[in-house]
Amino acid sequence: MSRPSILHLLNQAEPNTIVTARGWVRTRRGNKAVSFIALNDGSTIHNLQVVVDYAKINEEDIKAIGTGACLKVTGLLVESPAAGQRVELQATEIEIYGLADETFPMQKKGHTLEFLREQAHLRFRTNTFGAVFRVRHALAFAIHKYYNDNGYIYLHTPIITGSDAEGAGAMFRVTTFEPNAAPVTDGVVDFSQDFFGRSTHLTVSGQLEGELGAMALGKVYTFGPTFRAEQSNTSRHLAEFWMIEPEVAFNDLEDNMNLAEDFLKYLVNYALEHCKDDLEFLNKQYDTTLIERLQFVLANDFQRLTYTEAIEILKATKHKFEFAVDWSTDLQSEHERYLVEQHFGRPVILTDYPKDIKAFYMRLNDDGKTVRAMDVLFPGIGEIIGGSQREERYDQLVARMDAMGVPTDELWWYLDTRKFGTAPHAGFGLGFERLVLFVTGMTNIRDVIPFPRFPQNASF
RNA sequence: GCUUCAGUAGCUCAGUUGGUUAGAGCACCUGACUGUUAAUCAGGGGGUCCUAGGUUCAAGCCCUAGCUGGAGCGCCA
Repeated sequence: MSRPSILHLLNQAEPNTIVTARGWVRTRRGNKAVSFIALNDGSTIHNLQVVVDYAKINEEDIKAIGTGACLKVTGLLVESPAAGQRVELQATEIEIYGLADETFPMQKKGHTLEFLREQAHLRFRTNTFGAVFRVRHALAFAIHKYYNDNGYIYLHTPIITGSDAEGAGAMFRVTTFEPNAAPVTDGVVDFSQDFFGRSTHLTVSGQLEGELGAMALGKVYTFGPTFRAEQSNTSRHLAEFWMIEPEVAFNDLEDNMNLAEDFLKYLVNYALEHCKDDLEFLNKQYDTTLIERLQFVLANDFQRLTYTEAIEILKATKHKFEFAVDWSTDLQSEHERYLVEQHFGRPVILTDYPKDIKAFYMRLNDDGKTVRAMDVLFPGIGEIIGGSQREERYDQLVARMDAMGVPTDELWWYLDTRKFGTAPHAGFGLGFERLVLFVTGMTNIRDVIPFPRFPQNASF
């Protein structure tokens, strides 16, 4: 049975027809003769105005309806005589699915995002979170559409991983042992008796497995949950987040940058085209420069430069930094922000970092000092993408692993791709929530994922 | 983990130099209004001033510790 959404009723349905709408009450107001109910079903940021004439419906029957109640309303859809909406629904029958009393936490006015975070189970019912999660959905869909339309294969890499040396941060252990009853051999927990017969963890990246796929399927991407057990307590980090990782055979760093820029612009454009109402709401409510900023990103090339060139710019500026600028150390947030927000005033792609501050799998440049790494830096977000051309040469890769203490025996399967038909290839990781942050203009990453996981918190 | 700011009604906040019975708006209840747009207007009920300890004749306000939350930093996506 087809059930018209409020989005459909507001924008497309023919006036002067009998329709039924279902949704949750945002407000009810009125006088002795008539009540106006703003009804929302999540299909759009806009509400359907239901008009209740007490000549047709007994006032006593709807007296208990307040913000938060869920209703089924049948009536005549008419052109609205008042400003504010194209059509409205003149109710002839109201069925109450569920009332909400005055303890319902989502009120008509003034909630802080911090309060709503503590009410994550109900915050979907606010305009803000409705908008944010519709945009999040649209972006997730657009990611699959982009790669599908460009001939990529969606590869499902494992969430539980046997390797604990992926080089991307602290990991959560996966075990079926009870904390105080793990079998111990020679004073050490014996994971050979555990579920998988070995030590296992939640993945911190699908990249290494993605490379295996790319070395046969050509163009692949992953899009899935990722876990980091870092004590990161910031508005840009989560312990559980979603990451998109394309990996492409025969791509070099230049191709990788082109892909990253084209991909990000496609996603921003998709949101502007498909989430207009929600973005306009966020633009009005939180950040009046949001839409302008999104359009600016579409209209301008990302600034590309090497790490070494960036260091020179930072050393030459009169701008005072808290931390010293020094070749061979990673840039501080304040340095990245200066480059993106002040010096260039646009997204920046930094490349060719010193090898010692980057991961083992990045391809060594001919200078022997830098690697083919790239970071895409966005205003207000910082690093939104991290990627590289991968080291495809077996001997160089093993040498880097040895130098950095990465166990070659454990990653034998990874090294096999370099032994058998190796090829140049490149890829990157895009933090999905950081993308959603940028597109929605939200400022805390905990507000763009339905149920955020972060240190000391796994509520809901 | 480090630095810093905050915690007062269900929610958003005010509360002066430490001084009588802690205030407002929204929400809720009652009433007014025949078309409202987070409606408006009048009235009413509603408080563990985060917790514990301390200073003082007197603490929402000052001090100490803890708890919770925000922002910034590091790690990164």
